[in-house]
Amino acid sequence: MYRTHTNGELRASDIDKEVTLSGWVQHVRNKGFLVWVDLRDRYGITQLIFDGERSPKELIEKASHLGREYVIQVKGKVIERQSKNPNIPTGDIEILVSELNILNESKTPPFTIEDKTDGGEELRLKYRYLDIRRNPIRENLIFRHKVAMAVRNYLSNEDFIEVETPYLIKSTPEGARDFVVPSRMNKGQFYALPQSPQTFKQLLMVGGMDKYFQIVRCFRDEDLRADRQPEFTQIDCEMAFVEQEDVLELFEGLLKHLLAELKGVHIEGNIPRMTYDEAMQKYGNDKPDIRFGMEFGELNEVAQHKDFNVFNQAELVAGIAVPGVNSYSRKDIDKLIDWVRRPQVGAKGMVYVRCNDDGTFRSSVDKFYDQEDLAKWAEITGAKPGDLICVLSGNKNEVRSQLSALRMEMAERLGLRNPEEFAPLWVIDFPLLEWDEDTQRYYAMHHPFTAPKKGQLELLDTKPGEVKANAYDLVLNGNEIGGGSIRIHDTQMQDTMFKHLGFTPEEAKKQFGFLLEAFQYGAPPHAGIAFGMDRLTSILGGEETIREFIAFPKNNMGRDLMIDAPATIDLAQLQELSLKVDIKEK
RNA sequence: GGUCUGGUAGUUCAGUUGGUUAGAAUGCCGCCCUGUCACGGCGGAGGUCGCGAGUUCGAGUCUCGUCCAGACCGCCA
Repeated sequence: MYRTHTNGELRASDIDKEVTLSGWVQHVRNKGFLVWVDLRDRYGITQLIFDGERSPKELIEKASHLGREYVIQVKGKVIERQSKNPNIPTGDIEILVSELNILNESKTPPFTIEDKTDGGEELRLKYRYLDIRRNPIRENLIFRHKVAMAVRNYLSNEDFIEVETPYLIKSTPEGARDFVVPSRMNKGQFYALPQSPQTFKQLLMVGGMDKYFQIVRCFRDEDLRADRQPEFTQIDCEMAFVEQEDVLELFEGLLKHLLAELKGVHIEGNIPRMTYDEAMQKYGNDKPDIRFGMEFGELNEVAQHKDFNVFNQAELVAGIAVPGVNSYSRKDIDKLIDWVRRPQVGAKGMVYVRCNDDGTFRSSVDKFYDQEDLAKWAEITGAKPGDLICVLSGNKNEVRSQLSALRMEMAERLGLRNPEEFAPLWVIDFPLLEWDEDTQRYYAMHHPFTAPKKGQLELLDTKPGEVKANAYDLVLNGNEIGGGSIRIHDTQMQDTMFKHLGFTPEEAKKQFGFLLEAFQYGAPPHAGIAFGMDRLTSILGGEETIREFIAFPKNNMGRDLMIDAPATIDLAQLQELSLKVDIKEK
């Protein structure tokens, strides 16, 4: 038997017990006559003691030469410590060791296995198995397990059935780039890895599975970010015989359940709802962070028709009142203007108004606007004395996205994005279609199976960009954590949609014939939603990067630094797959 | 595809207008230490300054290229 107890288990009540413990050597403290070894496992740390008076000399010698991360087994007696350590649960006791077995030696690890490691990101990914020995990563993985368990419990209690869907499926041109997998038996043909089990879950509804969910890996061959991995996990759900209201209620219940179970946070009442149009107007963003204010004020009416041409020519003039920063010096503001002018933000400039503590205003455009004008600006943006109003102007969509970036930046600087505060929000009534400049056509904003809102079908022919969909996103602290829609369950409607998306009937049949066919056999009305589990877990866990919650993540080039993937394959493998590699040199 | 930041000891970093033998902390090794728990003290080893070319009497430092890493924009139905 390797162990009778874990290293987080023993207490003062266990004193005098003979125990066997196993684990990793965290640290050796050699005081000459006394040698202490911190023995670590998943459960905690227990201090071992080798004592000149009570232990044989050879044992002390052996103990003093243990290296970090050696795997050892010890037998000994639980004794009371002479000086206790209140910082750890096992701090009242130590083990007087009588037998020490080295189960495995270890090279000195390239970084310290401590909460605050000295290891950089790259090293930690390369030696991820060592990183996982650290408390923060281990706790994150355990936290993720708890999220998954809470999801399964909640949905299972609501009669949802977890069904597995295939990973080797068919490529579709819509949406993200597919990862493809060559087929050996079907030469020249490829599977695609699913971006989501979308069509399968709809087919499960046709199959009468009523309430389906799956915690499922999905794949998208797009560039990575701190919160985006090429393979990621979704909590994928679909229900039949439901309306939008049913879905929103059930899944806001899920979020509330998770917040209560995992964070002890209880959300009173319903999660607020906001239309897409309102979100764009007030926050310039379809996933607004509503933990703080700084809502946009549209200033066209009060700022135009003066002599300031920049504003007069703008489609939109909008500002936000940044609380409490009228103390920004000219230099601070110049820096902020540089910040909004960076290509990543892209504003051409910024007008500011200092709201003085005495109620007067001082702006960068005093030449064109008097105190009365500026007072109107303050009223519209909700600025109070002490605030700084930042105003951007230009193309409507650009101003909104720039001002949104500024709003987030200022919230970050002012510490308004408290990770322990949770502000969920439903964003509803998304547009059905989205215009793409590059290809000069409309694309489905959500996906091509999303149903338009009732009575809007006629608009499809005249003003397709204005058609609203029965689509909804669940937003948490400025992050889209889930999204879904009412699906089209009617073949004719689906045909109409494909037509507007520029699919010929032949293309539609080739891509989605199986679904269209299935819809002819009694498809029930259905709807669904999917949550990004990595992101949801990281937000609940209070961290920014989802990598911290993934056991073996990829770096931002999509590489696994530990196993060094992707990699080339043998010529024989290529030939078997009827593939030729042809890399074009620049 | 683009913008920005970085690459110096095992690790995290400092390194001035280009100028002697490239430093610190930590880790590692050795010795000392009877209550440590971020132990302490003394000593030691440890460097292709990412790689390549160029400018120069002289390059960690300047220039160009390249590779790697990170953040962001595009992209992500």
